[in-house]
Amino acid sequence: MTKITGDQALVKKINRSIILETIRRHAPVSRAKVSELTGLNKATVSNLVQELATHHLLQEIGPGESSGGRKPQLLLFNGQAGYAVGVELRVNQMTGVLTDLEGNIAAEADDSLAEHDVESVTQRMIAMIKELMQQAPPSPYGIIGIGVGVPGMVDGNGTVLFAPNLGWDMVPLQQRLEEELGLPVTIDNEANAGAQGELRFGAGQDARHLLYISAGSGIGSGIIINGELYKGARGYAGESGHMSIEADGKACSCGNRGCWELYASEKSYDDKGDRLPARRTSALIRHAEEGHAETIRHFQELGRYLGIGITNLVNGFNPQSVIIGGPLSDARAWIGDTLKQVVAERTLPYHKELMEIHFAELGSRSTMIGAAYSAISQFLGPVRVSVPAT
Amino acid sequence: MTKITGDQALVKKINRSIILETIRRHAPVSRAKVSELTGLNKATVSNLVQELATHHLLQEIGPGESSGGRKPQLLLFNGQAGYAVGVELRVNQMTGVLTDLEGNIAAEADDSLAEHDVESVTQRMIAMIKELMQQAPPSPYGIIGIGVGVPGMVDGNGTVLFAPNLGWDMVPLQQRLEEELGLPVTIDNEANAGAQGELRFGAGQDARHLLYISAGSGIGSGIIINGELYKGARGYAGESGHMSIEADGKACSCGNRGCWELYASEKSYDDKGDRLPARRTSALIRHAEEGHAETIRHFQELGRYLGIGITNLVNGFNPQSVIIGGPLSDARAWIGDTLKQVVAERTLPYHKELMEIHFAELGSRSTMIGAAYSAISQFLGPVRVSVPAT
DNA sequence: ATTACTTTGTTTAACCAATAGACAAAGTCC
DNA sequence: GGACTTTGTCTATTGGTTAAACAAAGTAAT
Repeated sequence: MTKITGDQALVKKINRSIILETIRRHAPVSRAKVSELTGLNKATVSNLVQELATHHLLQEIGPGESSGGRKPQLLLFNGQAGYAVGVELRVNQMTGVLTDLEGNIAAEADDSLAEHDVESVTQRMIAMIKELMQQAPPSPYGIIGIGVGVPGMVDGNGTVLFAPNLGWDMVPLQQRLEEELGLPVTIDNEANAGAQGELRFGAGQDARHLLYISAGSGIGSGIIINGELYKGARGYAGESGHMSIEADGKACSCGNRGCWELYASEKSYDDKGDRLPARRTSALIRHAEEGHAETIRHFQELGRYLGIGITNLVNGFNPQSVIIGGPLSDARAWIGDTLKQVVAERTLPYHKELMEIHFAELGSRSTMIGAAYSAISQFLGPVRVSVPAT
Repeated sequence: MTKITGDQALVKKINRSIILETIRRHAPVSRAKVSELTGLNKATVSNLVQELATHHLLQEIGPGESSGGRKPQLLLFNGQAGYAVGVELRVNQMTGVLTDLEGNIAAEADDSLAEHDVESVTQRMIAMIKELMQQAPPSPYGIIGIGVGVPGMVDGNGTVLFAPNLGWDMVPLQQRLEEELGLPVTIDNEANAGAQGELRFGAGQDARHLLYISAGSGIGSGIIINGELYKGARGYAGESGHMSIEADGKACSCGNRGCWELYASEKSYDDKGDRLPARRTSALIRHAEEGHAETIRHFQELGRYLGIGITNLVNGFNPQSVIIGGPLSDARAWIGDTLKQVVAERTLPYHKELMEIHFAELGSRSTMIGAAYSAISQFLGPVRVSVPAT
């Protein structure tokens, strides 16, 4: 825990952050308007804007319409002041993006993975990152950092503690990548990264409290509280896939019984033996589109179980909105209705009114973009101040 | 949302809060030590200490032991600068305490409730509060506020939205009490208040992320994140009792099925028909003490279900510690072992290492004291600043 | 065109909290 | 008694925000 006290540097940091954020959200906007929106003095805004502009984080794009007086000089956040790389590591595949500071994708790359040994995966990841870095347009800051989303639990030092699907155990990925690349690296759980992606650039931009459910080969969740990712005491909050929804149900490899993800993720395909015509979600979606009854029935059942688990989380968390991402969100047409109906039926009355359920807006890119945002966030250095009641 | 910007007043507020908190935690302590602990300059500490002392919030209690130089002047938080009233409203009973600013109990009161109509309960509550207020010793600030914990959902304005066991619906309790008493009033869910009580004055004083489970006629939970109560988007987070642990289990009055509290609260007694010798926890504990086999077996089963639900919450939240309170915590001798064993078996491997399960230290007073703390907290005006990574 | 009024953004002087460092006070230890 | 430590205060400085004056650049009506 950093020892943090109040001094003028902190004040400046806070105000700079407020101004940058205000301009990002209301762009294009004048200094006068920023002053009005934030409550900061005009002089303060002018000073900090100038400072931010000399650091290339803001741009003046010329005069706007007059409202009966001098024309305003409009300001824009300079999203192209630097670029970040975001990588998502999956079981069979690795995908990456190069984004600007506003999450716009400038380049993409992917690579299939046959083997999962730490060394070869790390090598290929480094190669992919370098490839993406080379595609960055010239900019004042260049590559400002790298974010990686992995399917497993990650501690505060960016060490992958446990990634069952990769067979990884205690892999100091952040340290390794930082040594090789000489840039700041952040490692996050895949669902946590996805939550950040949707929060900042996707379906959750207005939410302070958000729940992101990543449904795929398992289920993970990313919890956003007060606009910030909640990681828990040791960094591994969000393992909601191992919430038991059948107290004495099927045994799970985790040691628990009746885990949610046994019923509401791709793991549910295993129980159906040969009754399902395929084992991969993409293939099953095609069968569903062709009207295969058993497949459609299975998706509905899966949607029902998803709804049961989401209900549990909603009753506990009272989030503003729930966003469903991950590979299974591609089957939204087949699971969405049942899911929403189950949540509506089972959730406590008061939640119904003001809670929204969405599917991921960034689609399969939520995690990559969210991972990139972790790097951006570190670079821009957000500051949050809360004064609970006055 | 308050428009908050950085200025010198904020800086001062932050530092004053830091100093007060430091002295509260390390008392008795010298100015020099506070400076060292907080990183603030000695002069800053001296100035703010003087200001706080003239406001009667600090006291100098004379010199301490020298460590090879001038003797330190030891400082104490003046817990008797004011008093707060905390009330817990239960189904059959209403209890209240008068506490000083450190949560020490100065007076207690209770009243049994036969009827639950809003008017008579409110009247009796006001009478009890006034009675407690009169017992407050003379102090610089007198009664600084009143906190109430209720068995139901509460919104941000202190309106009781829904309290099934009281038959209450949309009762603007805070408004009513403030009008009658002319003092700041905070209304909280019973579990939320309990969580705050244990966090500040009980078993959770070192935790930043804490989960409080209140098990009684139902199950509620209070979630502490980053040292602050998390209330959710609309103020009713923590309804974990209605987490389904049997997807197609018993129907619950809430509309859901297989709700945790049907299996792990006093509601579980109803299923046992005549096999249990009593219907009240206090009576059952006596029977268990006398060796009644069926009762003991039931408590074990209840403990097992408690463990199953706690496992779910722990996997999702990754709290530092879990505290179990409410009437059922009196049966800790009969449910504790099973509970802890179930959690150890079913929780994800990494949680086991660093998570603690405790029973409430304040016993049946957690909620009252926590409610009082809500008032104290408002009075002292805590400020939290976070700078996520530098 | 001229004048009055608006709006935007900058400049100036004042303010104020934290700070470093000097210093005074009060102690220890040899 | 002298050298050294520790505690707490005092003083001058720093560096941020701010209010208010001001300059710049526009509109609108006469």
